[in-house]
Amino acid sequence: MAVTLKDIALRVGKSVTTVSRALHDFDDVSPDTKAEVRSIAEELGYIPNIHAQRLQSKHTDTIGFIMPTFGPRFSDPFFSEFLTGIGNQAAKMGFDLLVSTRPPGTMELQTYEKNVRSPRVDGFIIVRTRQDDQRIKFLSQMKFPFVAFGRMLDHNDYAYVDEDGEYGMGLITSHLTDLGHKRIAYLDAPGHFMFAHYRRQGFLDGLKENGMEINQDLMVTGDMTQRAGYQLATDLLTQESPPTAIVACNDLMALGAISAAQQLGLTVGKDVAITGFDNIPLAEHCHPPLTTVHQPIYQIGEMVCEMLIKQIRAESLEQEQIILQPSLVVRQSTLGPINTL
Amino acid sequence: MAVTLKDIALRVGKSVTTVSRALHDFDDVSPDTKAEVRSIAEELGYIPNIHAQRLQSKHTDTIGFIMPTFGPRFSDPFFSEFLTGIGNQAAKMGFDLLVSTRPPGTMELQTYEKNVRSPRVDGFIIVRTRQDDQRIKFLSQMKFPFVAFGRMLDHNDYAYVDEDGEYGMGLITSHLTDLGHKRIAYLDAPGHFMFAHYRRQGFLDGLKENGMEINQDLMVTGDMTQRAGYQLATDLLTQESPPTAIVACNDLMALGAISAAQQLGLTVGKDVAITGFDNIPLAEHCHPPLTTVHQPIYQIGEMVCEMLIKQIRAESLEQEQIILQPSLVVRQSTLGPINTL
DNA sequence: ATTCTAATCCAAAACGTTTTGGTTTTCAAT
DNA sequence: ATTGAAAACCAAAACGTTTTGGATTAGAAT
Repeated sequence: MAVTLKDIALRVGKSVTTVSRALHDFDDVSPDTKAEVRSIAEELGYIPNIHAQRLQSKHTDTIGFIMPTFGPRFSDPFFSEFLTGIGNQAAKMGFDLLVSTRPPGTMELQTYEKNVRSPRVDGFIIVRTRQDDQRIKFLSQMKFPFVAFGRMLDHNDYAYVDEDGEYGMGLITSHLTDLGHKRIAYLDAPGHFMFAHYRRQGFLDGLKENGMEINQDLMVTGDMTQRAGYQLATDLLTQESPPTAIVACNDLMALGAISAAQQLGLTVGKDVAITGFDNIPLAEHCHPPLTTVHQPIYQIGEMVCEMLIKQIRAESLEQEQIILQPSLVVRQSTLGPINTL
Repeated sequence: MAVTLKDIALRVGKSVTTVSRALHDFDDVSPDTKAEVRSIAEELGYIPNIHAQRLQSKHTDTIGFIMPTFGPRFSDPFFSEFLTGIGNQAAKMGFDLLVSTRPPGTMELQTYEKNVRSPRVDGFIIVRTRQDDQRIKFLSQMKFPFVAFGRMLDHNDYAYVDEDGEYGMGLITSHLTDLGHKRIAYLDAPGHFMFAHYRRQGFLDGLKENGMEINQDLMVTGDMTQRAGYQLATDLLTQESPPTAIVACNDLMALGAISAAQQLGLTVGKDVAITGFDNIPLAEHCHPPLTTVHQPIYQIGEMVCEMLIKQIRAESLEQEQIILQPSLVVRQSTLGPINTL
């Protein structure tokens, strides 16, 4: 069926060794032979058998990405953009990308283990770090290469890229207090997500710095979906003394909150200010456009992938740990009346 | 390093052959030996070397999915949901999923070729079929297994799942004409996408059936993003005699159109009706909620994946070609005034 | 003529598995 | 005692590549 080194060797009248070395441009093969081998390889349409190569060479030139998915109806713009970043960078550097989808938990960890031991991939990209992150613990302990998007509190001797969520949420808080908001609600994500931890911290610190009290009744938690944002915001806005601003810890929940406010007849930006975090593409073209904090998700995907591949190739990384300063994007969801066109 | 069959064989005092056959439950190994081999394999933490297996067995137990991405800032809820469907089903059936990201074009086709010839995967899932689809032509010609989400016009002797876009768009058109709309605009996707073809056809036929003229000025084309929907709808709604309804061929453009209408001070559902197609999760929780056509994207991902794996395993498919009837989801973007709470 | 060096080349081993084509052993039937 | 069949086992080949550790040849230097 497929063309092998042997076929080429037969045609050229040289050994398999020589053919292999010719194709790899070793210098103990004469220029003439190299040329001939290459032309015949081309002619026969030779493509190396990747499993033979991998069996021999002990590495897979593949990186693994296990997407933590929740429920079947899983849809998060974050992931398609991040995946595109990883995928393009991997291709650029000659690596394959093996993707699995697993809800966080035991099965997820087993998948890591199987892929490490097989060995199916050379390294992993980990996303949305968690408190007491089993994935990171496992891979660290196995000394298996990985790069994470996200820090951890206790255990930080690994390569990562992260955004400074504390700082970003500080920008949001200052922006809102500058506008005079006193009652600010917060749509939190489940506590075990590190990103939620930092963002929440930034919010709380921001309030304190601006001399405001923290009102526990206005701190609520959802599962990061638009649906959750809608639900939580509805509850908040229908209580007797509703907040004048709602800070969501991600854009999706913020979009849900916008719908909820509008459903209640409120004008977002005037009657209530709403902010997000991430700056997903949807944030710009919703109505009103969403004030949020920009995270370069695609670039982070590229960076993380590049760092991982360099680590696999045992090249030194200039920077093992990168924290990006996000920037505030002010749009109409926190400005004056918008129906003035 | 890693535990091999040889290690187990040494421990058990049997040959590598016997160990291999014991682990595969062949019946020419005694029950006692099987038990012993298994317990020692367990004890040593044996995991087969996947490359040796694949080199030997000639199949990869991996399916390929090459995501057609546009630009870096690529974000489409369709893909995260579809990918989750494929990923979960593949895992359930013991297959790996190799994902690449490529903008449609030459590089994309080369990626297919390389993966076929390496051979890196056992089959492909193809998504968003196109007129004169090079991917399908190539794989058909190579007799390489694949299943597509989408039909083609000319060449239809392959396995696919598709939604009946014509029918779905017919539902939309009837719904709008029932509501009395006379000037209906259409936000089309680029003509080479088959799904765009069927949906457009459904729209045009629907108009005709309801005795309406087709106004070419109201047919405009965008790149399926929210941004495009926003732009196109703004243009449409600011012309001297604007449409009373805008039909978008996908939800993302519809969401953009909603923003555009609202930016212009219009109340969507009252001043202008807007519809989408896909029923992405965002459609339910935007404001106003979007009238659209439901496509079970996650399930289609699962189905397509299962069909592909069955095809690879040379099991017979009950149905090689499946066309799903979508259903209309009427929400407030095509109803009366909504700010009435 | 001999030795040395550099330029080419290659047989065989190795990677870890599965499969092929057996062999050996045991025991019942003749 | 001999035959046959069934049960249990295994050496070697095969998959296609890379690497190891040389071998061969030609030409230059002695």
